[in-house]
Amino acid sequence: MREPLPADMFDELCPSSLNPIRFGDKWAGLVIRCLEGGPRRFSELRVPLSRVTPKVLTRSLRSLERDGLIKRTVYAEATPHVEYELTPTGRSMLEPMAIACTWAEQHWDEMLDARESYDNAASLDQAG
Amino acid sequence: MREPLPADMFDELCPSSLNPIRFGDKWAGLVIRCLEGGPRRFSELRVPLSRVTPKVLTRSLRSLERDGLIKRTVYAEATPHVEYELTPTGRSMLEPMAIACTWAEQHWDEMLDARESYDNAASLDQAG
DNA sequence: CTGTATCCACACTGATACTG
DNA sequence: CAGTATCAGTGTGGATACAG
Repeated sequence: MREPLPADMFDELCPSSLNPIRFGDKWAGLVIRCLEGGPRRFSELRVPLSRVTPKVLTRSLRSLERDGLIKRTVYAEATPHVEYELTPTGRSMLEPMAIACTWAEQHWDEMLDARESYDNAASLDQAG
Repeated sequence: MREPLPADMFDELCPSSLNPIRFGDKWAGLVIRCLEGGPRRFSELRVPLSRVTPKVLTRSLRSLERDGLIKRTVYAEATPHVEYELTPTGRSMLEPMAIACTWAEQHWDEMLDARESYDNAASLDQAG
């Protein structure tokens, strides 16, 4: 046990952008979950993502589109609108993400407690 | 199908820092995987994480310690050293992370392809 | 050995206002 | 309706040097 860690352990596997537990930008996870139930229009996404400004939401959507995780379709009709939907690749991400969500929900409380303890200890260090 | 998305869908579940697929900072995932095999010293971690400056690695380690995912132990001996190891909470994260890693490995190529297509299309738009 | 200090660059986010 | 433009704040990461 405790063999040395190879220096190139993650060189190929993990370019800096491929930390798999740190996928996408701040809102990517929520965007994907919002599209879980089927195609959504931009204005529909803005409801659950009301804290996200349109500029930021647009960028997040474009980034996911760029990576082939969602498909953007423009309907140039009398009342023009745009629909976003998960691609098969994007849909394949739902399961690992749900697992990560479950983990986060189960451990969120203890992480908050740990933070509080850590911060309190730091305060005491400063004081004393 | 296609019911409206509730506006408060993620208010409680996902404060901005609790996007579960975007855990920790840039290097958190790799740090955790480096600790999978047991306790490691700071200098040992620096080998596989050679691209990370000590300042950034320290910050990442402190952040994980703050959240109770790793434990930091100082040995104040003749040759002082520090060991980091996963807590039970930290270890519980290995499985969801491994699943996310598997997904990323399986879909990394197609995501790169999608990016290339997307960028090429954008270039053509500019040109023509 | 295990970090800190300093300076810098830039990406990300956000608020507000505006447009085809 | 579906975005863009602009400006600004902040954090996050990186290079380099230094310290207990």
